[in-house]
Amino acid sequence: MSDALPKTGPSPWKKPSERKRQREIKREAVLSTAVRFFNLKGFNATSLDDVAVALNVTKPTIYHYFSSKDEILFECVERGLDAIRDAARAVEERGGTGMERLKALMHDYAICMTHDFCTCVTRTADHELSPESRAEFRRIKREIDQTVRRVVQSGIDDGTIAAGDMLMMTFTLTGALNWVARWYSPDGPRTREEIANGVVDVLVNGLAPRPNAEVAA
Amino acid sequence: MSDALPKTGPSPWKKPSERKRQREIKREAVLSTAVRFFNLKGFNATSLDDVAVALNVTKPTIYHYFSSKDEILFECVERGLDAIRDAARAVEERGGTGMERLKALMHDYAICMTHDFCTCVTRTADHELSPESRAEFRRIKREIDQTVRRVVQSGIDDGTIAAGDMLMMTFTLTGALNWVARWYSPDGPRTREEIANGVVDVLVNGLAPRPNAEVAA
DNA sequence: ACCCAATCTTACTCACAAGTATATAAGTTA
DNA sequence: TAACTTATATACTTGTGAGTAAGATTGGGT
Repeated sequence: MSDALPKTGPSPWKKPSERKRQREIKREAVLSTAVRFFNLKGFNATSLDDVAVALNVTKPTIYHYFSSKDEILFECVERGLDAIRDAARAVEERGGTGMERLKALMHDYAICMTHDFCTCVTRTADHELSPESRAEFRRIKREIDQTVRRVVQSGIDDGTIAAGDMLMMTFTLTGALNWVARWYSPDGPRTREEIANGVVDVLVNGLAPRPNAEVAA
Repeated sequence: MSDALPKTGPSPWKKPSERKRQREIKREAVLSTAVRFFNLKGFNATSLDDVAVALNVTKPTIYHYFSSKDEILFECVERGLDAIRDAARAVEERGGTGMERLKALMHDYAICMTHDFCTCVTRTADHELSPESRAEFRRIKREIDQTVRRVVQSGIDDGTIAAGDMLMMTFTLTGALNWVARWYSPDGPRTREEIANGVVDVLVNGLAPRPNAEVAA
């Protein structure tokens, strides 16, 4: 503010912090390109040459940002799992009945599944990861699973969710949600929002007709 | 019956038909071994040497029974899809309300998903197949999908299934069922039958409590 | 006695993809 | 200006796995 020169335009010389940011941007570009290939062709069938060419660089450049192909895959699934975990955690904070919170959780989970990193999670089997990555992978998945269970339990406790076999409920529910990643297409006739609401509706109300009650909104 | 000699034991010389059968048995052994590797390690990560060693033979022996690795994969998913399609077709034949038939369909579908060839179907993305195989793969999947829709529609028509968005209903339903392949384990605490009934129950009744009606059995 | 077909082996080829060694250009710091 | 760092390229090594060529064995058919 005090004696700064008037700006005449951006300097071609970047600050160190800016250089660091450039590096981060490029790193992210590798991940978002790689994950699209992984989802399209599978991890094993994707070569880093594919990714490099798509980014207009050569393979050694990628190794300048990542130490191995495994590291790239792991960072992809990590981003996907983090998104789901964050959504699940956020729901636990908020108020409302158990059913309200479960609906919010399922909705946000479904939205996540329409994005590349989460799609990658559903397509990645743990044997594809290194032992250390695999442990972390399972840890986060377990954390998500437990959050879902706590929310379902809170709904059973306050009477807004039907009591039943916890394992069958959560696996059926997460199965239907995970599968969204398999059939959602941005070119399809439905928006993410419509899909999320649609899946939640089926899972909440089931396929049987409800004779009278229209059930809590 | 007329002047057959009394049997003294099986002859070491096999009839031509028996030799053909031996070949079929060996062919099936390759498939069932291969599919277990595919499910365990993924198609690309499985080498035919792995499969050969597990069968106590060498790789060229496998090529004596199959012309390529792709052919092996295709026959695996074909067996899986055929099982589901047959289950779906059988349900269309039988009587009962739409809901009764849909429940039977979901039940049998879930049972299928606990077997290796169907597990392979859910783990196989169509880009892994050759163009011709892929066309067949999609054709059978479409046929199954249409059978499911017809059954759901018949239930909506006779009032035993709640009207709703057909696409959301069928995708949510098949998603939950397909995911069974991902978490079922023969070593787990639940039998196939328990799992099939459990998933059907959640999908039919949903997670919301049903104030009064206990719904058609 | 000889041949033929099926089955299976040993020993290979070939292509591809992960990862590396090394060079170079540009900017940064002393 | 010399030395260092960052970002990139070219050209390589290496391992692996699909698929093949050629031969051995076996047993049934003529």
